[in-house]
Amino acid sequence: MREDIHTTGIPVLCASCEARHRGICGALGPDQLLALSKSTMRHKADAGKELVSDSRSVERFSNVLSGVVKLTKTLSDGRQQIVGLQFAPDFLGRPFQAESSLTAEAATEVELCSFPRQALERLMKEQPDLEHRLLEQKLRELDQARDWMVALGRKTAAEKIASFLLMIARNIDPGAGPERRRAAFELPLSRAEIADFLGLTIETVSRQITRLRGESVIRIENNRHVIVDDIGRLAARAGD
Amino acid sequence: MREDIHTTGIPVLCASCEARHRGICGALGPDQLLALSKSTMRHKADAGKELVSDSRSVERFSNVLSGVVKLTKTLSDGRQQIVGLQFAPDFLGRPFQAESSLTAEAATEVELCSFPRQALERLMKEQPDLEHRLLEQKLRELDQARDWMVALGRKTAAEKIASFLLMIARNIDPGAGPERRRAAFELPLSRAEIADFLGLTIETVSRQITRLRGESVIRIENNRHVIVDDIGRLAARAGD
DNA sequence: CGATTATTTGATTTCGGTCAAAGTAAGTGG
DNA sequence: CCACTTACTTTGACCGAAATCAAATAATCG
Repeated sequence: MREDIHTTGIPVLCASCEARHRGICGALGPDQLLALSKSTMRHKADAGKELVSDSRSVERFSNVLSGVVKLTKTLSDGRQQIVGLQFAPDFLGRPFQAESSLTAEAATEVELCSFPRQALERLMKEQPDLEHRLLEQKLRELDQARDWMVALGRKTAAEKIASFLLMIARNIDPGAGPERRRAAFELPLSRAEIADFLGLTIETVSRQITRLRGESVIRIENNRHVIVDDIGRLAARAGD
Repeated sequence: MREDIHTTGIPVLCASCEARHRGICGALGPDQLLALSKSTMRHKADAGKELVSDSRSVERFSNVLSGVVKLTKTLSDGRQQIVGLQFAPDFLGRPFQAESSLTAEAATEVELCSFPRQALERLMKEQPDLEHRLLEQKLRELDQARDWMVALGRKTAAEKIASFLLMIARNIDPGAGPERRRAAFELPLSRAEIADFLGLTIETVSRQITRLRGESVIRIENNRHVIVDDIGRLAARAGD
């Protein structure tokens, strides 16, 4: 009984896994999970670890179980742009041949559950719902990418920073309901990385954060810990 | 025999259709094409015609048969950003509920082949390869969106214009093989639209185009017709 | 605790934006 | 066919937001 998702017969590792609830593994039945889990590897990576190299073809895909992964593109002269951030339980990987290359790197300490590309492709054939979930994940990534295109092309530095903090708050703060007044979280990116995400320089990022702090829209402790007392006030500065 | 794509038993409209060769309809057999063609509408739209409204939920999807469609996002104060351009035989539509809204508009005169959302969703269930094609289309759009994020965030105005002309040349100029020396095409966008695509102003777009013309990297006739004598020279200015 | 790295702050420059005007093209109706 | 309107594009002068250059301060780590 594929449709019936219980914990009976499910691999121990999968039992409490986010990817089985909101991620792509939700498409799989106990027997399929069991089959997949045979070629599955769960592992941690430290912040900064390169997960998917630009050049090398990728032979393993992953689910992000915790932490944040950044997807980066680099121009020949070294200019960088972060083109996506992935949070649990996102799927990490580009099935079929990509027409543009990118690097995936752990932005924070990251927990991954990885499996061979072949295993996924085999399962997709026998369980079309898996491909469906993958499509939905990629559609979500596309929506996000387009939202950031607006920020990159048309928002001011101040608006970019506000939008960024808002996005992080919504993704990281556990159980971030649609409308909640307060939020507090650990920034997953350094100032340099935020700059690479927003198409700014480190200095501009720093100045704008200082400005938000000066207007007490946010409070910051230890450089990385951000507290937003009134999300609405932050959202009002995001520009959309 | 689904795999065997002949013209026998195929609806007349589909027989010579690009979407059946490189688009999503390639996943369908004669019987399925016939079924789909019953609820299919082929129609033209003039440049400027709004195809998919921001607010209204979309009840029809389309294949682009000719022309160029632009996907736009607008901030509350009117600032606009074009987040995608679609050429034949791209699929136009966002299956399943979108988490971000956008407007689709004919950039040039456009020919579409549209069908009800329901018809597509029904067919996807009986023919998983259709969903597979859709996934591949959306992955391509995602790759493109990310390429433009790099341009928007990290390229100079001059590089943005060069990248844009290059992208148009590759998509519009019929039979644009990977490496060809010359290219000539009609710009599908006005200066204002190019500005909205590249996150620039009309004036900057105009000045950069003038500059490229001054350095005879491109020639322009009648404001819209562009001739590139040496694509390599243009590519050298794109920055990647 | 010293060394290294990350962040903030300040002074100055610059690229692209804004404002303004002139040049061009494309209709439209007399 | 031509004046006239309207919309689009180019060009110029000037301005300003963010970049660059430079230094100080704070955090992190062995």
